[in-house]
Amino acid sequence: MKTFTIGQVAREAGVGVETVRFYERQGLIEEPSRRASGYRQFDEGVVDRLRFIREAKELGFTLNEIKELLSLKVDSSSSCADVKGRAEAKIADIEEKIRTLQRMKRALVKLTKACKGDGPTSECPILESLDGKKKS
Amino acid sequence: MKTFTIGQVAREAGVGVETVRFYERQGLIEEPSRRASGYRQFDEGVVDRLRFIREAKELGFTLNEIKELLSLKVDSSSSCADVKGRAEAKIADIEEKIRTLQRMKRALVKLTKACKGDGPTSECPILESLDGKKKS
DNA sequence: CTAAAGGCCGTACCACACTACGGAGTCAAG
DNA sequence: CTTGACTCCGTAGTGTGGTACGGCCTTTAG
Repeated sequence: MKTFTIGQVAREAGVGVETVRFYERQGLIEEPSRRASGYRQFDEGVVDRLRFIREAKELGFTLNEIKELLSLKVDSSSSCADVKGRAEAKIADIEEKIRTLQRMKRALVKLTKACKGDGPTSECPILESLDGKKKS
Repeated sequence: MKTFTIGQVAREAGVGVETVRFYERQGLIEEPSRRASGYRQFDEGVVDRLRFIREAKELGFTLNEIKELLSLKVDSSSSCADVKGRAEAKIADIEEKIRTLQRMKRALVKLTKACKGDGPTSECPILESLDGKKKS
C-alpha cells in the first residue's frame, strides 16, 4: 500500500509540514508509523483528515471541537447511543451556523439587489441592513 | 435619543466591556461621542453591530474580514459598482461556507441514520464518511 | 452624603494555532 | 558519490483576539 512522506501529505492537504507535526502532537491525527530512518509514513486517509480539519477550521470550529467531531468516528469506548447523541448535538451546531450564514447572505443579496451598479456610493441604496436589525 | 454606556452595549450584545474598547481600537466600531466626564455614549446601532461581529466571528470570519464586510456599508469613497462587486464576492464566500457545512451535516446525519442507538460503538455502523472522501 | 457600581486609561498578560530555526541525518536524481 | 531537497527534533517566536489589572474618577441608589 502506497505511503506518503510528511511533505507529500502536507502538500496534498494544503497545509504546512510543521502544521502536520503540530496536529500530531495535539492528537488530531494518529501517530504515523515510521521508517527505519525515523521518517513518518502516512497512509492516504490522513490527507482526507487534514482536509477535513482545514475546512472545519475555516468554518470557525476550534481544534478541540474538531477533535470531538473526529472522535465520533473512532471512539469505541462508548455506546452507540452516546455517539448518536453527540452527533446530533453537532448537527444542531452546524444548522445554527448555516442559518446565521443564510441571514448574512440575505442581507448582502438584498444589498446588491437594491444597487443598480452605477453612480457614487453616496447614492447607492445599500447603506442599511447589514448589522442585524433585530426585526426583519 | 437614548444613549448607552459601554457596559450596557456590552451586555446587550453579549460581549465584554474590554472587547468593546478593543473593537474600537481596531476600528470595527466608530469612536463614540463622550460625555463631559469622558464616558462613552453609544447609540443603539452599535449593539446590532457588535452582535453582527460576534456572529461573524463564530462563523470563522477574521476581524479583518468582518471589517471588510462592514465597510460595504459605510465606504463612500468608491463607486456603487465597486461596492456591489465586493458584496458579491462576500456572498460567494458565504455560499461556499454553507456548502461545506451542508456536506458536514450530511455526513453526520448519515452517521446517525445508520445508527440504531443501542449496542457498543464497535458494532455501530457509523465508522465511515466523516473525513471528506474525495468521491461521494 | 456616601458607598457601591461602573467607567477611564495604559499596559501586561493570556490562549490558540501555528511558524520559524538550527543542527543533524536521510533520500534520490544525475 | 555528490548535492540539494527533504526529514528529524525540540524549542522559541509570532499574530490574532481578546482578558486582566490597577489606580483613579463618575454616577447613581439609598
